[in-house]
Amino acid sequence: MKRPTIADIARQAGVSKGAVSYALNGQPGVSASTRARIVAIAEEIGWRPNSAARALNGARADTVGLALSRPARFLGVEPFFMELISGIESELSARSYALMLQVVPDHDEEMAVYHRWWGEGRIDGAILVDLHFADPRVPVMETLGMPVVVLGHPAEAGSLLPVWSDDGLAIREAVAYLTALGHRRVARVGGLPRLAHTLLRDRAFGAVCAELGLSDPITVHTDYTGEEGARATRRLLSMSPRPTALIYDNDIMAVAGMSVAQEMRLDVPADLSIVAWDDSPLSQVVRPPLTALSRDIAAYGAQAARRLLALIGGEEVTPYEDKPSRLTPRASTAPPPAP
Amino acid sequence: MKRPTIADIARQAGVSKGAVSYALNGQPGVSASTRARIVAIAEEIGWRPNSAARALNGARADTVGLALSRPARFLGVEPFFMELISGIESELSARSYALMLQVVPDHDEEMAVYHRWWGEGRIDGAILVDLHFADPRVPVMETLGMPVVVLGHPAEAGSLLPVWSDDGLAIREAVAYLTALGHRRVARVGGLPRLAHTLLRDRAFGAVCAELGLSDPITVHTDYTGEEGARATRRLLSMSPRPTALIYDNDIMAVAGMSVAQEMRLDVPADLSIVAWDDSPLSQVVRPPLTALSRDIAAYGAQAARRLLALIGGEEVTPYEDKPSRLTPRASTAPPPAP
DNA sequence: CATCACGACTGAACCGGATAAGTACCGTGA
DNA sequence: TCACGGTACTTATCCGGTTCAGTCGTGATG
Repeated sequence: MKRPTIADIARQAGVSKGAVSYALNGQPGVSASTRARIVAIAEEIGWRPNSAARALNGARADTVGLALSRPARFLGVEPFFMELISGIESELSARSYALMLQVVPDHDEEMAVYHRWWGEGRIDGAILVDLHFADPRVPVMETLGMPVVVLGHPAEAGSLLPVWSDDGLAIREAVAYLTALGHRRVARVGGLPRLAHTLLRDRAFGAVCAELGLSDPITVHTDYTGEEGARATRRLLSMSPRPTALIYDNDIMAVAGMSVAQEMRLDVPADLSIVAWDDSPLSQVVRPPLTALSRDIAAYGAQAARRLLALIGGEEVTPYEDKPSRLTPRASTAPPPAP
Repeated sequence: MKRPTIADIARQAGVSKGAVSYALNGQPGVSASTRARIVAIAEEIGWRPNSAARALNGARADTVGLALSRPARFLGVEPFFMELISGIESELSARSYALMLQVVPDHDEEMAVYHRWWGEGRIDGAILVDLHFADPRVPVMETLGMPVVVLGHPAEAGSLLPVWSDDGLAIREAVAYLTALGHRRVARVGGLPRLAHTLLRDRAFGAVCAELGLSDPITVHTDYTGEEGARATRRLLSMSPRPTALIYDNDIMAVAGMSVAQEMRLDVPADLSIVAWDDSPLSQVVRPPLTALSRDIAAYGAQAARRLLALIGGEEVTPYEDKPSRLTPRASTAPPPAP
């Protein structure tokens, strides 16, 4: 019950292994009739090229790697990742590329996994996510010499190819909008503070609040889960004077936060305005629907995948700046209550 | 800048390729001192075994395949999949197995992908999801001779290893609970009708309604998205007399449905009770929190992965029946309005 | 008619490891 | 002192493809 090999085909067709290889790969060097005969035999006995043997000759693995340093259970919790992966997949599957996925506990393990996959010839490239400031993974990946796309700011990407969007503009838009509505006390529920984009958002938030003359802007950091979003909201709403508007770094926390507000007998949007970053179906489905900073995460992932494939193909590739999230006003924002 | 091979190590150490191979694999046949020297050199020049070369000698790929016949963008929409994948991942990553993921348009393509991966020696086994009745994929997988775990009812799994749970019991519990509250008109918003588990739920729903003497039970089928869930809800709530309770096949639709009810000026739970299947953080976060049929999807995925790994390891493996979803009553269910 | 070009194919090396079979060397016991 | 057994290797072969350098026969050309 062994798998058929080109040697089997060669024997049946009465030609050499080399001829079979040429025939099956569309290379010149075999007559049309012989080629047809070989192809027919291959078809009949159900032959498939052994990728290991191919890879041994330096072929592509037709696979892209994604190792995530997050607890495995967070995968299902964070809509961002799922959307990102589905966007990456949509691009990869169109080109018959597969995605190698592994969840690892930390950065060291992540590097070890990439090192192994690359060293073993299992992947042709990788996508680096959750970029930190002075991320130690960047120099490691650089020395590997593997094609890598980084989701994050170019300043932190080293010589790797960055794919990013300017979160500063988005947060500026959100704060300006809230200010125009009359809000003076705006607070932010941010994500993991060690991630570069969290800090970039923090800074931009601080800057725009200062510009617009808002009272000291507060940012609370969380791990993106609903639970921490709820806890952060409770803390912020217990302050005095309490903020009249909250901006959340993802929609899960925004929904959880709104729930807390309602539990505290605050009306959204009459007593409290809420803005969510990332606009999933969830944001539109809750009552009231959430004003959101929308972006097409799947398209973002698809762009990253497309650039990685180009990089793997040896093309010249330029950094890609996605358009910033745009504000989609819905019913969760309104002028603040009269003082 | 070539990758180092055992030949390089052999040259540096002044021994043969064979000796290096023995040394690095912990095989007897080399002295402790030579082994130490070889290992040190391997370490120093950053050698990694080329998996292609290893695979050529019949080694494991340490990878499990998952091809999904769904539009790629649905991945991010359906929390079930993300949770399932995160559960599978948690088990795989503990054993340093990777997951090969590819989204494909249809079953033919799915089979082609598995055929290729298996034929090419890229995966050691696979997990089959979204089982249909008389699923054509089952016989195909059987002839492949690859270790496969099927998420679905044993009756439909053929000789493949089933991992399943009894949805009938769960729906029975939900309907009994609603009946005890006083509901007589209960409708169901189900998933894709071609999936085996949808039909099993349909049947169980019909059976239990008949037993409890409820008026003709209606089931509407959808594609699991919030949009279709909303549309189905609109249709059901426009009927006369209108149902007093709705059971949804996932939480996304339940939330969307509740939103529709509120839009139609119906109070949940005073005018309409809502039960969701699958209990994500989402269910707890909306107002009112949803009564749900909870199950631990991640644990389910982990079980499937564990059995698959055992199967790959050549162990005797028995089918696994997960415990049924249990009803978690929350504020979205109450006695029906007085007639 | 000798030469040449070309198409069609063969044979063998090669990729990077695993492994069976063979060999050199050492110490040991009879 | 010599056969014996074991250790510590080496050599050669294999896995399943790809690819390069030839070989052979045919028809065209000068």
